[in-house]
Amino acid sequence: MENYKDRIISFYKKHRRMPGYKEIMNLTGFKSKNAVFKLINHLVDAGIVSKDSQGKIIPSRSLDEIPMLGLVEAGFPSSVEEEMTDTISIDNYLIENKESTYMLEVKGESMIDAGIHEGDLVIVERNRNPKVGDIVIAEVDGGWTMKYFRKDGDKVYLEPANKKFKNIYPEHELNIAAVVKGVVRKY
Amino acid sequence: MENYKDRIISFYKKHRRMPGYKEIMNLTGFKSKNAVFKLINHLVDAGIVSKDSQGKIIPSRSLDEIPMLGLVEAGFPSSVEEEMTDTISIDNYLIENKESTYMLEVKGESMIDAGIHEGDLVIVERNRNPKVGDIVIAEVDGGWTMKYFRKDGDKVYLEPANKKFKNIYPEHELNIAAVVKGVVRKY
DNA sequence: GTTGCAGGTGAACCAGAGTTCACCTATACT
DNA sequence: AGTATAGGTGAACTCTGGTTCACCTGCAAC
Repeated sequence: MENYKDRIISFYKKHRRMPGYKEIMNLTGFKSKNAVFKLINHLVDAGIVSKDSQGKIIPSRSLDEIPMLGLVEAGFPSSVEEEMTDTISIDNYLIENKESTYMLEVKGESMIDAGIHEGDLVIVERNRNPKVGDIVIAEVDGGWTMKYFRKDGDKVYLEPANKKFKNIYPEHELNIAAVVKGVVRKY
Repeated sequence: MENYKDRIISFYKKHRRMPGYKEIMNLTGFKSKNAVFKLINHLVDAGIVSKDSQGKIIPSRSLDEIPMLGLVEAGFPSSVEEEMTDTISIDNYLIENKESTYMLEVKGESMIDAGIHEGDLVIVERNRNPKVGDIVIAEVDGGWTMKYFRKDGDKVYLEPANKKFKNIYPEHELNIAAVVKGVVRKY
C-alpha cells in the first residue's frame, strides 16, 4: 500500500530525479497511467511528494530536509508536529559558495578547545580573506596547519586552541589557503 | 557564456528538478531546442550536469556534493584535482534513517569536553536503544538533558562532559528519547 | 440486497522532452 | 582570398508526461 512510496523515494535517490508516469507503472505494476495519477495525488495529499505549477512531480521538502526541533534543554516534544519550528537541509545550512567549498578531515589536537577533534570534518571555503578570530587553514614556513587567525598590531600570527601548543609567528611566509566555515562530526 | 550554467543551477535549486528544453530556452534566450541540446552536451562534458540512460537531464553529483580532500595536516593540495579523494553530501554522511532523524540546538555547556558547544546543532535519531557510551537526549526526573549514557553494573546513569557538572543517577524515571548521531557547527 | 465508493483499466488528448538533420552565420586560421 | 569550425536557427520526428473521461470491479455500509 504505502510500499509504493518507498519505491518512488528509492528511484529518486538512485536517479536523482523523480520518476515519470511510465516509470512509476514499472515500479508499482500498475497498467494504467490513471492509476498512477491517483496514486500521486494521494502522495501529494500525504505530503510525500509535490507537484509544481506545470504538474510535474518534484520531491517534497521532507525528502531532503529533516525537522528542526527546539533547544535541547527544552527537551524532546511529545508530539513532534507541535514543536516543529522548521525543517532544514544540512548542506544548505553549511554551504554558501559551493564552488569554493571543500572538506578536510582533522588530524591532531591543536584545536580541541574550540571543539574540533581528531576525525572531525571541517567545511572550508577558499578565496576568502580571513577576519581576525576566524579559524583558518594555513601554510606557514613550509607546513600546513589549522589555527585561529590573530593580529597583534599589524603583525599576524596563528593561535592554537590547545594550551599544549604554542602560538605560531610566521617568519618567512604565511599563506592562508582557506577559512573554516563549519564542523561536522559523526558518532 | 558560462552564465547559462548558473541559471540552470538556480532553476534546480528553486524548483527541485532540472529544467526541460523549453524552460532552458527561456532561461538562456535561445530560440531553438538544438542550441539547448548542444549547450547541455557541453555542460555534460564539463561535468556540470549529467544525462541518464533515457537522455533526461539530471544534476551531476557535484551539484549536491562537495569535494573531500585529505587530512588537514597534509595541507591544501595545490591542484585540487590531484588530491580529490572523494566527494560527499553532508546529509548522506550524517543521516541514516531520515524517518526518525531530527535536529536540536544545543543549550548549555554540559557536553563541552565532548566538543559540543552551545549553539551547535545535534543530529539525533529516535527509537534507538542507546549503547553504553552513546550521547543521549534523556528525560530524567522531570527535566531534559543531553549526556553520556553509562552503566555501573546494571544501574544506568548519565555523565556530563564537563567537570563542573555532576553525574545524574535517575531516581524515579529515565526516559531516553534519542541518541545523538552527529554534531554540526557553523561559524 | 443495492447503493456508494475507493481504486483499478483503457483510451484519448495535447504539450513538452530529447534527438536529428539541413542550413546559416560570424570568427579564426593559414 | 578560402576554408574550417563553433554556435546559432528552424523544422521534423518519436516518445513520454500529465490530464481527463468513460467504464469496470470488489468491498463496506446501510
